[in-house]
Amino acid sequence: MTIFRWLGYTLPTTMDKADQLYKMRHTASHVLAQAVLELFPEAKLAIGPPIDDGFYYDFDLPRSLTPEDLEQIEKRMRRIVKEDLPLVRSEKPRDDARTFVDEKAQPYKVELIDDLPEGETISFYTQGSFTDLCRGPHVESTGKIGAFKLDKVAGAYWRGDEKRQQLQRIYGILYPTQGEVDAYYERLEEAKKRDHRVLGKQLGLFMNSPIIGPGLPLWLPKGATIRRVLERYITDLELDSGYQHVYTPVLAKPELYKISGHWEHYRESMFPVMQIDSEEFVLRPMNCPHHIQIYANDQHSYRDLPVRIAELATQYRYEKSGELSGLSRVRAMCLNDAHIFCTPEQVKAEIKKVVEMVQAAYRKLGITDYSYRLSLHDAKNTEKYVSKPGLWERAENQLREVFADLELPYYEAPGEAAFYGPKIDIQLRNVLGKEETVSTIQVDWHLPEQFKLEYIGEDGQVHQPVMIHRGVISTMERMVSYLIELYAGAFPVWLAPVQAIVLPITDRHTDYANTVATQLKAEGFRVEVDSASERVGKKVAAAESMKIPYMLVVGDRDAAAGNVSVRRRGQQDLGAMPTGDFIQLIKNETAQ
RNA sequence: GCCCACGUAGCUCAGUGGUAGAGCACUUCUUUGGUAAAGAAGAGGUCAUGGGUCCGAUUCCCAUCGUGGGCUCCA
Repeated sequence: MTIFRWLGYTLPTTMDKADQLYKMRHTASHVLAQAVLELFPEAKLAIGPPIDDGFYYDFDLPRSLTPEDLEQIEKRMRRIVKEDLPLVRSEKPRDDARTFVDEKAQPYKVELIDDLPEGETISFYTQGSFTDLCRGPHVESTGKIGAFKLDKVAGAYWRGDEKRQQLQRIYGILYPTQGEVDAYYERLEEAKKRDHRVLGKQLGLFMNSPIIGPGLPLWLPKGATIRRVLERYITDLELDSGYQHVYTPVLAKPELYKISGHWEHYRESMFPVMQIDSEEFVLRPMNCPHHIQIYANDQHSYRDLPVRIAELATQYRYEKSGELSGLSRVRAMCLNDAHIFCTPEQVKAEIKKVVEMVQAAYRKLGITDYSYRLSLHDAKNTEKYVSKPGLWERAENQLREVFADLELPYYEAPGEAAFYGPKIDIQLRNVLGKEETVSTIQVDWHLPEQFKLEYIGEDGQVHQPVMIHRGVISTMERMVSYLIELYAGAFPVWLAPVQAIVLPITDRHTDYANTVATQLKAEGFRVEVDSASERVGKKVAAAESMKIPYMLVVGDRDAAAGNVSVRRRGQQDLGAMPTGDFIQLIKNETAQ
């Protein structure tokens, strides 16, 4: 998996400890800690690992750091680098180690030592007057850490636990040479240009309004067009694959979620109860209970299974304000959702079909860079997960078998399951390198039991079906945000909000331009005419910046011959052709 | 939600303790020009909102709202 794949760069996400870059970054974090300690002698040190692109160190400090502090710290670091202090490793018995850090008034280090397993070697690294608890390895001296720049300060919880002390984390960027550090910032600038929030504004795809609320995006006509095209595509694919599409309301009584378990395990992600007369309602955070009601509306024979109920379903989740981001993390989202009700014997085959549907959809969408994650439960976390030990193992093993059968590479992620069952998550990285779950397939033995779902088996007895929850192209919000970045706004013709724009050369060609547009619209294409009294050069520039796939320049020559002069986005003039030929060309392109 | 930063015209951004500027976009006029931006004029801002300090605040302070980067969480 790479971060800046679209820009032609490859960066390691996991560095080898023996790696020189790992050592440089690790040593740099020690240099940072030394510098901070010199400027703030009362600083308490937490941890400071190397990461992609650089390093960080967490500190507990008496006051908030300012950007000016960062400059001072960086200056101090450069002095330490100049001094070229050798790093010396030493080992101490546990008691000595504990006393040592305790005397230095470093409570976080004491906690770290106390948590080290029995028998573990406890090592320290010393440079000049600074010594830090550390496993290593490091470069030989502080002069050998390469080129770096302190990047930013951020809050971070001690041990990643939001209930514990919040620390100040200083991030640094580090590469062997200054040129590579500069290149990092250039990549960041480039990535920003294809950030879906930037392009969403520039291309008029979506907006937010402060008086509507954060995390509640509005789809503008062009963005709505992309969404509609996707929705039609996936709906047709599902109808062809034996799914039945339904519509269900976004509200429900809390009772529904008390039965499902959302009330107990998912409530902090739900908007609070609204009360009217003597009744209570909540906005749904998921659609499964609604679809379950539809399944339960009829009696089912094993002959009917699997029943596949699908919906482009809007759901509402209360995400913490700081978690919201553009279109990729929102509070109102429309999920390409479906629930498959099947017999235990059918589960594996159904999951395979879903995986294949995901693969087909990704091929169509041009998504090639993704990985499979098997998201498992954490038996210790009873707050997050329903407690049904046998069912978890059964479902998790079924998913492992599917991976084995399909020979798909995957990795396991404990603690990432849904509260009711394990998931196959399909992970993508956005343009800034942030990993996101997009498609997901979940096996669920829990909800059928909670809602006492049944079917009549071949034996005439009542049996309980298994549920598969799945989102193939994810939420419209997240998928579109991803596609904007994947294509840098230059969508393939079938997805482009405007597929062609007709550019009359002078005002007297506007009528002919409208005729051409009408012909294309009659064939079902999305076409606009730029009838401004401007030069073609300017109209071409405008169309290019809106990333419209085809520009059709029309003047006297074209009008006389019934032609259009075709220009393809990002290319030069492709020459004139009869309008009918162009229609055939664009038809061929969108038919794939 | 927490930590830090930011919020100036429709957009991108300058700027200042003495009530504001550029480019693009917009409107009008001239131009009718064959593939990435013709010329001129004009209009457009309670400097996010609400308090406070000050003779005077867009500028300094506080709060609120929003945005961005982290943390936590997640489709």
